[in-house]
Amino acid sequence: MRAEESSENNRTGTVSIRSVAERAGVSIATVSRVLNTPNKVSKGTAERVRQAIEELEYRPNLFAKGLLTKRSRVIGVSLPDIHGEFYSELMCALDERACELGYHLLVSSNAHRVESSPGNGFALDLVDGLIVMLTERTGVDIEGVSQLSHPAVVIGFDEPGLDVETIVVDNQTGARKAVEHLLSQTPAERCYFVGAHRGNIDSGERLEAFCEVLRKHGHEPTGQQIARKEFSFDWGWEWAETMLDEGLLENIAVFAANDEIAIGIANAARDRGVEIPSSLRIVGFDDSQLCSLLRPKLSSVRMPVREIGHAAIEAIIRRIEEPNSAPRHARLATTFVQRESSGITWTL
Amino acid sequence: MRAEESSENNRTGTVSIRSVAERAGVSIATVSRVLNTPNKVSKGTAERVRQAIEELEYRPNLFAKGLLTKRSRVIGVSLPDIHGEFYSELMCALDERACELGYHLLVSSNAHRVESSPGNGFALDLVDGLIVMLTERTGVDIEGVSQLSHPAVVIGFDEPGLDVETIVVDNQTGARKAVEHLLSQTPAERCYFVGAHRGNIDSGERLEAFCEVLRKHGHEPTGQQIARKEFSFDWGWEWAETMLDEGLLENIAVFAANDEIAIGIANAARDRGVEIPSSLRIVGFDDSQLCSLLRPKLSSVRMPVREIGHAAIEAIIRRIEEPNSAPRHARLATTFVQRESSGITWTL
DNA sequence: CTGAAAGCGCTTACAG
DNA sequence: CTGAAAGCGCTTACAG
Repeated sequence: MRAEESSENNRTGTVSIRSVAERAGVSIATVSRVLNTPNKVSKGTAERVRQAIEELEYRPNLFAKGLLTKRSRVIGVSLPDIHGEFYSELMCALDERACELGYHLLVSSNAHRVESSPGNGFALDLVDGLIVMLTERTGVDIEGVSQLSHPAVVIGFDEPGLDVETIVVDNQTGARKAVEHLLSQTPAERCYFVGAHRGNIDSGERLEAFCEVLRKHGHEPTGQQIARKEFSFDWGWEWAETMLDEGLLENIAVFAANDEIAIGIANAARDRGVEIPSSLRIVGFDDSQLCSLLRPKLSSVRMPVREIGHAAIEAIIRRIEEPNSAPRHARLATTFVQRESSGITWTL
Repeated sequence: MRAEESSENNRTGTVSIRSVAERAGVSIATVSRVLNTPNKVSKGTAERVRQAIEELEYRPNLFAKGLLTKRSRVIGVSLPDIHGEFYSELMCALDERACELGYHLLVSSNAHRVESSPGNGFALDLVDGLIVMLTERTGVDIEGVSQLSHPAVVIGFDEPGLDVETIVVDNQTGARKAVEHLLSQTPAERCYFVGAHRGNIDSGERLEAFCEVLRKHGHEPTGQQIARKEFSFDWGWEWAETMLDEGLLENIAVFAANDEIAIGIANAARDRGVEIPSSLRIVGFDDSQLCSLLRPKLSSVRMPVREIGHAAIEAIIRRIEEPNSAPRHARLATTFVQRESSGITWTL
């Protein structure tokens, strides 16, 4: 225990706040203040401390800090999937805004399912709040989220008395515009909806809009006009093949519940010589980058993906900082984007 | 201070290990053991503790735990970008394996650039290790990574004496196969390379392979045969438009440095009546899902994206658990996948 | 197998 | 403006 023995390396071998304090000749409280409330420290002292921090390359231990402040500046993001155009863009938007506001993202494709993986729920307690995207109306998930001990924001699901902040998209207005557009040139009985499975919220709302517009035009949609399976290229292809085999993929219009389904249908049609849009008119959903890559370019309904991502980050940070404020409920618009795949007049 | 006063809620209002200990009538050390080293606790005690944990819905505070163990089971992932087919698939693969092994992912599109955002570096100290993907040969980044205090794995860059675990792809073998294929039916002087900017590592290696094969066939590639800008649909389109304006986009073969560039070129060609593959033969790179969506289907070079992601997770966990083991250097193969866009014989 | 005690590295009233 | 001290919620030798 010699007096000049420096403790720059304590017994764990890391540079701690104590090392900095010793080198700067102050108490650890002062070092902490320089970092957290610099205006409470005199300029001279602060300068010496900063220099010591720099020389020692000191970085505060975030576990110790989090233990006291209960904050990590990390936001948990739970998505049903990470794949595909939509989620990829959503992740970008989330990351962008989070980064701007000094937060980091902890991502998981199914973190809210407690039973799924061994380490699950493990890191969840490290986050300041949770953004959860829901696509199924199982009802189970949403309850789990609202009973979470953390601040939370739900994307994709809303319900009247829900005590959770929510962000949803108005599928119906965009979808109605798209179907009206198809009906303007194709008789209602020749219009088809190809969507995801029954439980999917978005697909369901898009289907509702489809049926509603057909009814408004005096036609009750038949079961044959509605096909549901999944949001995939393969499903679009499969559906189109079946229709082709039955000789039905001509002089019709299709409203697909997303762009991938639409492209599957379009490719099957082209491979079998059905012309788009003269014989098959088609509209997708999401307005992903794929739309402009397809030939002819795909008409679609624009999802405000970036807006959703930005709004979600802003919402969760608000809830983290004001946990007792009343949860808000945002609804973002969708808009029909007409391109070539539905454009040309269909003639009887 | 009444004896029966329960401290299920301590002054912070949370259920702590102390609450559990009191309810189960044991010490906090025993509660900790039940959670971490259950075999050191008698069955009966353990059962009582578990019941108390369940009744109180106790969840250990991960900040306190991390302060002691220095582990969070969180892996940091730093990518140059999150967008696009490649990164989307990579993220999936990373998340999948991490989840299987009980880890979570902290994602950031530029976390290793210290100067970029305010909260940067903030959460980095919460992770057990870092996976960094590099695409530029600036040399700056790689040094930063190797001097990191955390275990790290680098994707996309390797160098002889590097003291960091690395995972790279063998661009050259797949690229050579692709170019050989083009040369088998198109004269070397009519072959073109369209890639990303000079600094990009992958684009550079693919270009090298292109030049090498042309030379092997007795032709020194001219500056005109090589165009470089960025990995984008728009750049492909722009290049093709210029070639079209000069009347050069006929009877040629193009090796594009990724699928998006290839599709941009293909679309421009089609819109201006150039037939693929009879007049323009084209090969992309990455073998993304887009290849099969395009008509004609796009030939490409397969990147082992899932393998990269899985290998990266396994590597970083190995480094976390055995920090002193020698860093390994993996190199994964690429393979040429022939499809329609390069298939038909070109005739003079 | 169990408990008392020390301590991880910080923040924050509380005095001065 | 500054420091001594208490304490955040855990884990882990150390005794017993």
